[in-house]
Amino acid sequence: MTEIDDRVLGQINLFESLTPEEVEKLQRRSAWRRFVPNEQILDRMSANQEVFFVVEGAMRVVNYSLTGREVAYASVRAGGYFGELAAIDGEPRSASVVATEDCLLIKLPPSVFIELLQSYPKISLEVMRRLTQIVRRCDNRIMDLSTLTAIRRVYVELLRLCEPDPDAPGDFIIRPLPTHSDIAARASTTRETVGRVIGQLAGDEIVERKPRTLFIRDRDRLELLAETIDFERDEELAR
Amino acid sequence: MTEIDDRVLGQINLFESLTPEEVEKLQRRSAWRRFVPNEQILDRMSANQEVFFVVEGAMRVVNYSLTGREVAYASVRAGGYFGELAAIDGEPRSASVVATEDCLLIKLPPSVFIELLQSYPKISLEVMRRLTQIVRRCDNRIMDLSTLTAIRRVYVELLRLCEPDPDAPGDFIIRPLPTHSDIAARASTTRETVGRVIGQLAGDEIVERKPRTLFIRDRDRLELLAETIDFERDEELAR
DNA sequence: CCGCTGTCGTGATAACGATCACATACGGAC
DNA sequence: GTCCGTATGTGATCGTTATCACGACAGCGG
Repeated sequence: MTEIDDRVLGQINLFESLTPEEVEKLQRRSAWRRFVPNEQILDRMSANQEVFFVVEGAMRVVNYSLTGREVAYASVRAGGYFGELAAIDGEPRSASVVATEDCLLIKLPPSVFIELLQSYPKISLEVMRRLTQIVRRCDNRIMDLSTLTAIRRVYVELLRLCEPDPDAPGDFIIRPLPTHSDIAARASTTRETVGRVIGQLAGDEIVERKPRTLFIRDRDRLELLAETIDFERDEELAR
Repeated sequence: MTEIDDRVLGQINLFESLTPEEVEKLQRRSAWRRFVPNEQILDRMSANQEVFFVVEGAMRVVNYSLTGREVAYASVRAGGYFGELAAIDGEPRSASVVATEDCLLIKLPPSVFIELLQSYPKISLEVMRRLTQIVRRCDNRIMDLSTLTAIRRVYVELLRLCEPDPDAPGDFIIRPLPTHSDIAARASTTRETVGRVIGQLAGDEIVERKPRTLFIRDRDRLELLAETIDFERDEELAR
Protein backbone atom coordinates (compact mmCIF):
# COMPACT_ATOMS: atom_id res chain seq x y z
CA MET A 1 0.00 0.00 0.00
CA THR A 2 1.44 3.32 -1.02
CA GLU A 3 2.15 6.19 1.32
CA ILE A 4 -0.38 9.00 1.37
CA ASP A 5 0.17 12.67 0.73
CA ASP A 6 1.37 14.80 3.62
CA ARG A 7 -1.51 17.19 3.31
CA VAL A 8 -4.62 15.20 2.49
CA LEU A 9 -6.11 16.43 5.75
CA GLY A 10 -6.42 19.77 3.99
CA GLN A 11 -9.18 18.22 1.88
CA ILE A 12 -11.35 17.91 4.97
CA ASN A 13 -13.89 20.72 5.10
CA LEU A 14 -13.30 21.33 8.77
CA PHE A 15 -9.66 22.26 8.09
CA GLU A 16 -10.28 24.65 5.22
CA SER A 17 -9.17 27.56 7.36
CA LEU A 18 -5.77 26.05 8.21
CA THR A 19 -2.57 26.92 6.35
CA PRO A 20 -0.75 24.11 4.48
CA GLU A 21 1.91 24.17 7.18
CA GLU A 22 -0.63 23.78 9.94
CA VAL A 23 -2.25 20.92 8.04
CA GLU A 24 1.07 19.18 7.66
CA LYS A 25 1.91 19.64 11.31
CA LEU A 26 -1.47 18.27 12.30
CA GLN A 27 -1.19 15.32 10.00
CA ARG A 28 2.13 14.35 11.53
CA ARG A 29 0.21 13.57 14.71
CA SER A 30 -2.30 11.41 12.92
CA ALA A 31 -2.54 7.89 11.53
CA TRP A 32 -4.27 6.72 8.40
CA ARG A 33 -5.98 3.49 7.53
CA ARG A 34 -7.98 1.92 4.73
CA PHE A 35 -11.21 -0.03 5.10
CA VAL A 36 -13.04 -2.29 2.68
CA PRO A 37 -16.82 -2.35 2.20
CA ASN A 38 -18.75 -3.85 5.12
CA GLU A 39 -15.76 -3.54 7.39
CA GLN A 40 -16.60 -2.33 10.87
CA ILE A 41 -14.82 0.96 11.54
CA LEU A 42 -16.27 1.79 14.93
CA ASP A 43 -18.16 -0.29 17.42
CA ARG A 44 -20.91 1.10 19.62
CA MET A 45 -20.02 1.07 23.31
CA SER A 46 -16.31 0.66 22.70
CA ALA A 47 -14.07 2.92 24.74
CA ASN A 48 -11.72 4.60 22.26
CA GLN A 49 -12.00 8.31 21.43
CA GLU A 50 -10.25 9.01 18.16
CA VAL A 51 -11.84 11.28 15.60
CA PHE A 52 -11.96 10.02 12.01
CA PHE A 53 -11.68 12.16 8.90
CA VAL A 54 -12.83 10.79 5.56
CA VAL A 55 -10.39 11.29 2.72
CA GLU A 56 -12.03 8.78 0.39
CA GLY A 57 -15.05 6.54 0.38
CA ALA A 58 -18.34 6.44 2.27
CA MET A 59 -19.69 4.82 5.40
CA ARG A 60 -22.85 4.75 7.42
CA VAL A 61 -23.55 5.31 11.06
CA VAL A 62 -25.87 2.61 12.38
CA ASN A 63 -27.00 0.72 15.41
CA TYR A 64 -28.49 -2.68 15.90
CA SER A 65 -31.25 -3.57 18.31
CA LEU A 66 -31.08 -6.71 20.43
CA THR A 67 -33.40 -8.34 17.89
CA GLY A 68 -30.98 -7.54 15.07
CA ARG A 69 -32.99 -4.71 13.59
CA GLU A 70 -30.81 -2.06 11.98
CA VAL A 71 -31.34 1.64 12.68
CA ALA A 72 -29.47 4.00 10.36
CA TYR A 73 -28.49 7.42 11.68
CA ALA A 74 -26.49 8.99 8.89
CA SER A 75 -23.92 8.43 6.23
CA VAL A 76 -20.58 10.16 6.00
CA ARG A 77 -18.56 10.73 2.86
CA ALA A 78 -15.31 12.28 1.65
CA GLY A 79 -14.58 15.59 3.33
CA GLY A 80 -16.59 14.76 6.43
CA TYR A 81 -15.71 13.40 9.81
CA PHE A 82 -17.15 11.36 12.67
CA GLY A 83 -16.26 10.12 16.12
CA GLU A 84 -16.22 13.60 17.61
CA LEU A 85 -18.82 12.83 20.29
CA ALA A 86 -16.58 10.46 22.21
CA ALA A 87 -13.59 12.76 21.77
CA ILE A 88 -15.51 15.67 23.26
CA ASP A 89 -17.16 13.99 26.23
CA GLY A 90 -15.03 10.90 26.76
CA GLU A 91 -18.05 8.58 26.83
CA PRO A 92 -18.22 5.27 24.95
CA ARG A 93 -19.10 5.31 21.26
CA SER A 94 -22.75 6.13 20.71
CA ALA A 95 -23.04 4.22 17.44
CA SER A 96 -21.29 1.84 15.10
CA VAL A 97 -19.83 2.87 11.78
CA VAL A 98 -19.55 0.51 8.82
CA ALA A 99 -17.79 1.16 5.51
CA THR A 100 -20.09 1.12 2.50
CA GLU A 101 -17.25 1.65 0.02
CA ASP A 102 -13.45 1.40 0.04
CA CYS A 103 -12.34 4.07 2.44
CA LEU A 104 -9.26 6.00 3.36
CA LEU A 105 -9.55 7.50 6.82
CA ILE A 106 -7.28 9.65 8.93
CA LYS A 107 -7.46 9.15 12.66
CA LEU A 108 -6.71 11.89 15.15
CA PRO A 109 -6.10 11.17 18.85
CA PRO A 110 -8.67 12.83 21.13
CA SER A 111 -6.07 14.99 22.85
CA VAL A 112 -4.98 16.48 19.54
CA PHE A 113 -8.56 17.12 18.52
CA ILE A 114 -9.38 18.87 21.79
CA GLU A 115 -6.21 20.92 21.56
CA LEU A 116 -7.29 21.93 18.07
CA LEU A 117 -10.68 23.02 19.33
CA GLN A 118 -9.08 25.08 22.07
CA SER A 119 -6.58 26.79 19.76
CA TYR A 120 -8.80 27.53 16.76
CA PRO A 121 -12.12 29.14 17.75
CA LYS A 122 -13.13 29.02 14.10
CA ILE A 123 -12.86 25.24 13.99
CA SER A 124 -14.51 25.02 17.37
CA LEU A 125 -17.50 26.98 16.11
CA GLU A 126 -17.62 24.85 12.98
CA VAL A 127 -17.81 21.71 15.11
CA MET A 128 -20.59 23.28 17.15
CA ARG A 129 -22.48 24.10 13.99
CA ARG A 130 -22.21 20.51 12.92
CA LEU A 131 -23.42 19.30 16.31
CA THR A 132 -26.43 21.59 16.17
CA GLN A 133 -27.20 20.26 12.72
CA ILE A 134 -27.15 16.74 14.09
CA VAL A 135 -29.43 17.73 16.96
CA ARG A 136 -31.89 19.34 14.59
CA ARG A 137 -31.98 16.28 12.40
CA CYS A 138 -32.49 14.03 15.40
CA ASP A 139 -35.30 16.21 16.70
CA ASN A 140 -37.06 16.03 13.37
CA ARG A 141 -36.64 12.30 13.24
CA ILE A 142 -38.06 11.89 16.74
CA MET A 143 -40.98 14.02 15.67
CA ASP A 144 -41.53 11.87 12.59
CA LEU A 145 -41.30 8.67 14.58
CA SER A 146 -43.71 9.97 17.19
CA THR A 147 -46.38 11.38 14.93
CA LEU A 148 -46.18 9.80 11.49
CA THR A 149 -47.29 6.35 10.35
CA ALA A 150 -44.71 3.99 8.88
CA ILE A 151 -46.06 4.61 5.40
CA ARG A 152 -45.71 8.38 5.76
CA ARG A 153 -42.18 7.98 7.04
CA VAL A 154 -41.36 6.18 3.82
CA TYR A 155 -42.87 9.05 1.85
CA VAL A 156 -40.71 11.62 3.64
CA GLU A 157 -37.66 9.43 3.24
CA LEU A 158 -38.25 9.26 -0.51
CA LEU A 159 -38.66 13.02 -0.57
CA ARG A 160 -35.42 13.38 1.34
CA LEU A 161 -33.57 11.11 -1.07
CA CYS A 162 -34.80 12.54 -4.35
CA GLU A 163 -32.94 15.18 -6.33
CA PRO A 164 -33.82 17.18 -9.42
CA ASP A 165 -33.31 15.00 -12.48
CA PRO A 166 -30.35 16.44 -14.42
CA ASP A 167 -31.76 15.04 -17.69
CA ALA A 168 -35.42 15.96 -17.29
CA PRO A 169 -35.85 19.41 -15.80
CA GLY A 170 -38.77 19.60 -13.40
CA ASP A 171 -38.61 15.88 -12.71
CA PHE A 172 -37.12 14.32 -9.62
CA ILE A 173 -35.09 11.19 -9.35
CA ILE A 174 -33.45 8.86 -6.84
CA ARG A 175 -30.31 7.32 -8.25
CA PRO A 176 -28.71 5.15 -7.22
CA LEU A 177 -31.72 3.86 -5.35
CA PRO A 178 -30.70 2.40 -1.99
CA THR A 179 -32.01 -1.07 -1.23
CA HIS A 180 -35.42 -1.27 0.34
CA SER A 181 -33.72 -2.54 3.48
CA ASP A 182 -31.59 0.58 3.67
CA ILE A 183 -34.58 2.84 3.25
CA ALA A 184 -36.40 0.81 5.89
CA ALA A 185 -33.53 1.30 8.34
CA ARG A 186 -33.74 5.06 7.90
CA ALA A 187 -37.54 5.19 8.10
CA SER A 188 -37.68 2.68 10.95
CA THR A 189 -39.93 0.20 9.26
CA THR A 190 -39.53 -3.08 7.39
CA ARG A 191 -38.27 -3.78 3.92
CA GLU A 192 -41.67 -5.24 3.02
CA THR A 193 -43.47 -2.05 3.94
CA VAL A 194 -41.04 0.02 1.87
CA GLY A 195 -41.64 -2.30 -1.08
CA ARG A 196 -45.40 -2.07 -0.69
CA VAL A 197 -45.36 1.72 -0.44
CA ILE A 198 -43.26 2.08 -3.58
CA GLY A 199 -45.50 -0.43 -5.33
CA GLN A 200 -48.56 1.56 -4.38
CA LEU A 201 -46.98 4.82 -5.54
CA ALA A 202 -45.99 3.18 -8.81
CA GLY A 203 -49.58 2.01 -9.29
CA ASP A 204 -50.78 5.57 -8.79
CA GLU A 205 -48.16 6.74 -11.29
CA ILE A 206 -46.58 9.00 -8.70
CA VAL A 207 -43.27 7.19 -9.14
CA GLU A 208 -41.83 4.93 -11.80
CA ARG A 209 -39.55 2.00 -11.10
CA LYS A 210 -36.43 1.42 -13.16
CA PRO A 211 -33.54 -0.93 -12.36
CA ARG A 212 -31.36 1.08 -9.97
CA THR A 213 -33.43 4.18 -10.15
CA LEU A 214 -36.72 5.60 -8.99
CA PHE A 215 -38.32 8.43 -10.94
CA ILE A 216 -40.54 10.75 -8.96
CA ARG A 217 -43.14 11.71 -11.53
CA ASP A 218 -45.36 13.77 -9.27
CA ARG A 219 -43.40 15.18 -6.39
CA ASP A 220 -46.18 17.54 -5.39
CA ARG A 221 -48.62 14.72 -4.89
CA LEU A 222 -46.04 12.79 -2.89
CA GLU A 223 -45.53 15.80 -0.65
CA LEU A 224 -49.26 16.04 -0.21
CA LEU A 225 -49.46 12.40 0.83
CA ALA A 226 -46.64 12.90 3.33
CA GLU A 227 -48.03 16.02 4.91
CA THR A 228 -51.78 15.71 4.78
CA ILE A 229 -53.17 15.75 8.27
CA ASP A 230 -56.15 13.51 7.73
CA PHE A 231 -57.20 12.72 4.23
CA GLU A 232 -60.41 10.86 5.11
CA ARG A 233 -61.68 13.81 7.07
CA ASP A 234 -61.09 16.09 4.11
CA GLU A 235 -62.97 13.70 1.88
CA GLU A 236 -65.86 13.51 4.30
CA LEU A 237 -66.03 17.27 4.54
CA ALA A 238 -66.14 17.49 0.77
CA ARG A 239 -69.40 15.59 0.61
CA MET B 1 -41.36 43.99 39.89
CA THR B 2 -38.04 44.43 41.66
CA GLU B 3 -34.68 44.74 40.00
CA ILE B 4 -32.51 41.63 39.95
CA ASP B 5 -28.99 41.19 41.25
CA ASP B 6 -26.11 42.26 39.01
CA ARG B 7 -24.49 38.85 39.14
CA VAL B 8 -27.22 36.23 39.03
CA LEU B 9 -25.71 35.01 35.79
CA GLY B 10 -22.92 33.63 37.96
CA GLN B 11 -25.41 31.05 39.22
CA ILE B 12 -25.54 29.52 35.77
CA ASN B 13 -23.37 26.43 35.59
CA LEU B 14 -21.92 27.41 32.25
CA PHE B 15 -20.39 30.56 33.75
CA GLU B 16 -18.79 28.96 36.78
CA SER B 17 -15.35 29.66 35.39
CA LEU B 18 -15.92 33.40 34.98
CA THR B 19 -14.79 35.97 37.54
CA PRO B 20 -17.48 38.10 39.24
CA GLU B 21 -16.34 41.05 37.15
CA GLU B 22 -16.69 39.13 33.93
CA VAL B 23 -20.14 37.98 34.99
CA GLU B 24 -21.20 41.52 35.73
CA LYS B 25 -19.86 42.76 32.43
CA LEU B 26 -21.67 40.01 30.61
CA GLN B 27 -24.90 40.64 32.42
CA ARG B 28 -24.84 44.28 31.42
CA ARG B 29 -25.36 43.12 27.85
CA SER B 30 -28.31 40.95 28.77
CA ALA B 31 -31.99 41.37 29.52
CA TRP B 32 -34.12 39.51 32.04
CA ARG B 33 -37.74 38.52 32.06
CA ARG B 34 -40.22 36.54 34.12
CA PHE B 35 -42.67 34.00 32.83
CA VAL B 36 -45.72 32.41 34.45
CA PRO B 37 -46.68 28.74 34.17
CA ASN B 38 -47.93 27.69 30.73
CA GLU B 39 -46.56 30.82 29.18
CA GLN B 40 -44.87 30.26 25.84
CA ILE B 41 -41.22 31.28 26.06
CA LEU B 42 -40.05 30.20 22.63
CA ASP B 43 -41.95 29.26 19.51
CA ARG B 44 -40.75 26.64 17.07
CA MET B 45 -39.86 28.07 13.68
CA SER B 46 -39.60 31.63 14.93
CA ALA B 47 -36.58 33.55 13.73
CA ASN B 48 -34.96 34.99 16.87
CA GLN B 49 -31.64 33.72 18.20
CA GLU B 50 -31.25 34.73 21.81
CA VAL B 51 -29.89 32.26 24.34
CA PHE B 52 -31.84 31.89 27.59
CA PHE B 53 -30.36 31.17 30.99
CA VAL B 54 -32.56 29.90 33.78
CA VAL B 55 -32.14 31.68 37.08
CA GLU B 56 -35.36 30.37 38.64
CA GLY B 57 -38.14 28.01 37.69
CA ALA B 58 -38.55 25.16 35.22
CA MET B 59 -39.77 24.73 31.67
CA ARG B 60 -40.11 22.05 29.09
CA VAL B 61 -38.99 21.77 25.52
CA VAL B 62 -41.79 20.39 23.36
CA ASN B 63 -43.23 20.24 19.91
CA TYR B 64 -46.70 19.69 18.59
CA SER B 65 -47.64 17.66 15.56
CA LEU B 66 -50.19 18.89 13.07
CA THR B 67 -52.73 16.66 14.79
CA GLY B 68 -52.04 18.33 18.12
CA ARG B 69 -50.04 15.51 19.61
CA GLU B 70 -47.38 16.72 22.01
CA VAL B 71 -43.81 15.44 21.84
CA ALA B 72 -41.63 16.30 24.83
CA TYR B 73 -37.89 16.63 24.30
CA ALA B 74 -36.53 17.73 27.64
CA SER B 75 -37.04 19.95 30.63
CA VAL B 76 -34.72 22.70 31.76
CA ARG B 77 -34.38 24.01 35.28
CA ALA B 78 -32.45 26.56 37.31
CA GLY B 79 -28.78 26.72 36.37
CA GLY B 80 -29.38 25.47 32.84
CA TYR B 81 -29.81 27.17 29.53
CA PHE B 82 -31.52 26.71 26.16
CA GLY B 83 -31.83 28.38 22.80
CA GLU B 84 -28.18 27.82 21.92
CA LEU B 85 -28.95 25.93 18.70
CA ALA B 86 -30.37 28.94 16.89
CA ALA B 87 -27.63 31.18 18.26
CA ILE B 88 -24.95 28.87 16.91
CA ASP B 89 -26.31 28.16 13.45
CA GLY B 90 -28.73 31.02 12.86
CA GLU B 91 -31.57 28.70 11.84
CA PRO B 92 -35.14 29.03 13.11
CA ARG B 93 -36.02 27.62 16.51
CA SER B 94 -36.10 23.84 16.47
CA ALA B 95 -38.64 23.51 19.26
CA SER B 96 -41.02 25.41 21.49
CA VAL B 97 -40.39 26.05 25.17
CA VAL B 98 -43.18 26.44 27.70
CA ALA B 99 -42.84 27.47 31.34
CA THR B 100 -43.97 24.82 33.83
CA GLU B 101 -43.37 27.04 36.85
CA ASP B 102 -42.81 30.72 37.52
CA CYS B 103 -39.52 31.52 35.84
CA LEU B 104 -36.85 34.15 35.86
CA LEU B 105 -34.78 34.04 32.68
CA ILE B 106 -31.83 36.00 31.42
CA LYS B 107 -31.62 36.52 27.70
CA LEU B 108 -28.32 36.97 25.86
CA PRO B 109 -28.15 38.28 22.28
CA PRO B 110 -26.66 35.76 19.84
CA SER B 111 -23.71 38.00 19.01
CA VAL B 112 -22.72 38.19 22.67
CA PHE B 113 -23.05 34.43 23.06
CA ILE B 114 -20.90 33.73 20.00
CA GLU B 115 -18.32 36.24 21.17
CA LEU B 116 -18.27 34.44 24.50
CA LEU B 117 -17.67 31.11 22.78
CA GLN B 118 -14.83 32.59 20.76
CA SER B 119 -13.11 34.21 23.74
CA TYR B 120 -13.45 31.45 26.32
CA PRO B 121 -12.40 28.04 25.00
CA LYS B 122 -13.46 26.52 28.31
CA ILE B 123 -17.05 27.67 27.89
CA SER B 124 -16.93 26.67 24.27
CA LEU B 125 -15.92 23.15 25.21
CA GLU B 126 -18.59 23.05 27.87
CA VAL B 127 -21.23 23.96 25.31
CA MET B 128 -19.92 21.23 23.03
CA ARG B 129 -20.15 18.74 25.84
CA ARG B 130 -23.74 19.67 26.37
CA LEU B 131 -24.49 19.34 22.67
CA THR B 132 -22.94 15.88 22.58
CA GLN B 133 -25.05 14.92 25.55
CA ILE B 134 -28.17 16.04 23.70
CA VAL B 135 -27.13 14.08 20.62
CA ARG B 136 -26.57 10.95 22.67
CA ARG B 137 -29.96 11.27 24.31
CA CYS B 138 -31.63 11.78 20.94
CA ASP B 139 -29.86 8.77 19.48
CA ASN B 140 -31.07 6.61 22.33
CA ARG B 141 -34.56 7.90 21.95
CA ILE B 142 -34.56 7.19 18.22
CA MET B 143 -33.34 3.70 19.01
CA ASP B 144 -36.13 3.20 21.55
CA LEU B 145 -38.75 4.52 19.16
CA SER B 146 -37.49 2.30 16.37
CA THR B 147 -37.13 -0.94 18.25
CA LEU B 148 -39.29 -0.91 21.38
CA THR B 149 -43.04 -1.35 21.69
CA ALA B 150 -45.10 1.45 23.23
CA ILE B 151 -45.47 -0.53 26.44
CA ARG B 152 -41.74 -1.01 26.79
CA ARG B 153 -41.14 2.66 26.16
CA VAL B 154 -43.38 3.39 29.14
CA TYR B 155 -41.34 0.95 31.24
CA VAL B 156 -38.08 2.71 30.36
CA GLU B 157 -39.66 6.09 30.97
CA LEU B 158 -40.71 5.00 34.45
CA LEU B 159 -37.20 3.72 35.07
CA ARG B 160 -35.81 7.04 33.92
CA LEU B 161 -38.12 8.98 36.21
CA CYS B 162 -37.69 6.98 39.40
CA GLU B 163 -35.22 7.85 42.12
CA PRO B 164 -34.13 6.07 45.28
CA ASP B 165 -36.76 6.60 47.96
CA PRO B 166 -35.21 8.83 50.63
CA ASP B 167 -37.50 7.29 53.29
CA ALA B 168 -37.27 3.64 52.36
CA PRO B 169 -33.73 2.63 51.41
CA GLY B 170 -33.64 0.15 48.57
CA ASP B 171 -37.02 1.28 47.31
CA PHE B 172 -37.58 3.54 44.33
CA ILE B 173 -40.11 6.26 43.95
CA ILE B 174 -41.48 8.75 41.44
CA ARG B 175 -42.61 11.92 43.17
CA PRO B 176 -44.17 14.11 42.09
CA LEU B 177 -45.63 11.81 39.49
CA PRO B 178 -46.11 13.65 36.19
CA THR B 179 -49.54 13.32 34.61
CA HIS B 180 -50.07 10.33 32.38
CA SER B 181 -50.27 12.72 29.46
CA ASP B 182 -46.81 14.06 30.25
CA ILE B 183 -45.34 10.60 30.45
CA ALA B 184 -47.08 9.72 27.20
CA ALA B 185 -45.51 12.74 25.50
CA ARG B 186 -42.05 11.57 26.53
CA ALA B 187 -42.65 7.93 25.60
CA SER B 188 -44.48 8.82 22.41
CA THR B 189 -47.68 6.98 23.16
CA THR B 190 -51.13 7.84 24.47
CA ARG B 191 -52.34 8.73 27.92
CA GLU B 192 -54.55 5.64 27.90
CA THR B 193 -51.66 3.30 27.21
CA VAL B 194 -49.64 4.84 30.04
CA GLY B 195 -52.58 4.35 32.38
CA ARG B 196 -53.01 0.74 31.32
CA VAL B 197 -49.33 -0.05 31.72
CA ILE B 198 -49.23 1.40 35.22
CA GLY B 199 -52.46 -0.43 36.06
CA GLN B 200 -50.95 -3.69 34.88
CA LEU B 201 -47.76 -3.10 36.86
CA ALA B 202 -49.84 -2.27 39.95
CA GLY B 203 -51.76 -5.52 39.52
CA ASP B 204 -48.49 -7.43 39.40
CA GLU B 205 -47.36 -5.56 42.52
CA ILE B 206 -44.34 -4.17 40.72
CA VAL B 207 -45.51 -0.63 41.46
CA GLU B 208 -47.96 0.87 43.92
CA ARG B 209 -50.16 3.86 43.17
CA LYS B 210 -50.54 6.67 45.68
CA PRO B 211 -52.07 10.12 45.07
CA ARG B 212 -49.22 12.11 43.55
CA THR B 213 -46.69 9.36 43.83
CA LEU B 214 -45.71 6.05 42.32
CA PHE B 215 -43.73 3.56 44.37
CA ILE B 216 -41.52 1.19 42.42
CA ARG B 217 -41.66 -1.92 44.57
CA ASP B 218 -39.64 -4.19 42.32
CA ARG B 219 -37.31 -2.20 40.16
CA ASP B 220 -35.39 -5.28 39.06
CA ARG B 221 -38.47 -6.90 37.62
CA LEU B 222 -39.38 -3.66 35.85
CA GLU B 223 -35.93 -3.54 34.31
CA LEU B 224 -36.34 -7.10 33.19
CA LEU B 225 -39.65 -6.29 31.53
CA ALA B 226 -38.10 -3.32 29.76
CA GLU B 227 -35.04 -5.13 28.49
CA THR B 228 -36.08 -8.70 27.86
CA ILE B 229 -35.79 -9.49 24.19
CA ASP B 230 -38.69 -11.88 24.01
CA PHE B 231 -40.35 -12.99 27.17
CA GLU B 232 -42.79 -15.47 25.65
CA ARG B 233 -39.95 -17.35 24.05
CA ASP B 234 -38.21 -17.63 27.40
CA GLU B 235 -41.38 -18.93 29.00
CA GLU B 236 -41.90 -21.47 26.27
CA LEU B 237 -38.36 -22.67 26.56
CA ALA B 238 -38.81 -23.10 30.29
CA ARG B 239 -41.62 -25.61 29.90
C1' DC C 1 -72.31 22.97 48.50
C1' DC C 2 -72.43 22.49 43.72
C1' DG C 3 -70.88 22.57 39.40
C1' DC C 4 -66.54 22.96 36.57
C1' DT C 5 -62.53 21.23 34.57
C1' DG C 6 -58.77 18.28 34.36
C1' DT C 7 -57.09 13.76 35.38
C1' DC C 8 -57.63 8.84 35.69
C1' DG C 9 -59.33 4.04 34.85
C1' DT C 10 -61.08 0.73 31.54
C1' DG C 11 -63.75 -1.64 27.89
C1' DA C 12 -64.63 -2.25 22.86
C1' DT C 13 -63.16 -1.70 18.29
C1' DA C 14 -60.58 -1.24 14.26
C1' DA C 15 -56.55 -0.80 11.65
C1' DC C 16 -51.85 -0.32 10.94
C1' DG C 17 -48.03 -2.70 9.98
C1' DA C 18 -44.71 -6.46 11.58
C1' DT C 19 -44.01 -11.05 10.61
C1' DC C 20 -43.97 -15.30 8.01
C1' DA C 21 -43.87 -17.40 3.65
C1' DC C 22 -43.11 -17.79 -0.95
C1' DA C 23 -42.27 -16.78 -5.85
C1' DT C 24 -39.50 -13.88 -8.92
C1' DA C 25 -35.92 -11.18 -10.74
C1' DC C 26 -31.25 -9.61 -10.96
C1' DG C 27 -26.11 -9.58 -11.05
C1' DG C 28 -21.86 -11.54 -10.67
C1' DA C 29 -18.59 -15.43 -10.67
C1' DC C 30 -16.96 -18.98 -13.33
C1' DG D 1 -24.62 -20.02 -20.63
C1' DT D 2 -25.56 -21.79 -15.26
C1' DC D 3 -25.68 -21.13 -10.44
C1' DC D 4 -26.05 -18.71 -6.17
C1' DG D 5 -26.63 -14.97 -3.23
C1' DT D 6 -29.04 -10.93 -2.70
C1' DA D 7 -32.82 -7.87 -3.77
C1' DT D 8 -37.66 -7.61 -4.81
C1' DG D 9 -42.93 -8.19 -5.11
C1' DT D 10 -47.09 -9.63 -2.71
C1' DG D 11 -50.47 -12.40 -0.05
C1' DA D 12 -52.20 -13.97 4.56
C1' DT D 13 -52.25 -13.50 9.33
C1' DC D 14 -52.42 -11.55 13.75
C1' DG D 15 -50.68 -8.79 17.57
C1' DT D 16 -50.17 -4.10 19.34
C1' DT D 17 -51.98 -0.01 20.24
C1' DA D 18 -54.49 4.23 18.79
C1' DT D 19 -58.95 5.75 19.09
C1' DC D 20 -63.56 6.37 20.79
C1' DA D 21 -66.54 6.35 24.64
C1' DC D 22 -67.68 6.19 28.88
C1' DG D 23 -67.87 6.75 34.25
C1' DA D 24 -65.46 8.05 38.44
C1' DC D 25 -62.95 11.20 41.08
C1' DA D 26 -60.38 15.26 42.87
C1' DG D 27 -59.57 20.04 43.31
C1' DC D 28 -61.19 24.63 42.97
C1' DG D 29 -64.00 28.80 42.55
C1' DG D 30 -68.22 30.79 43.20
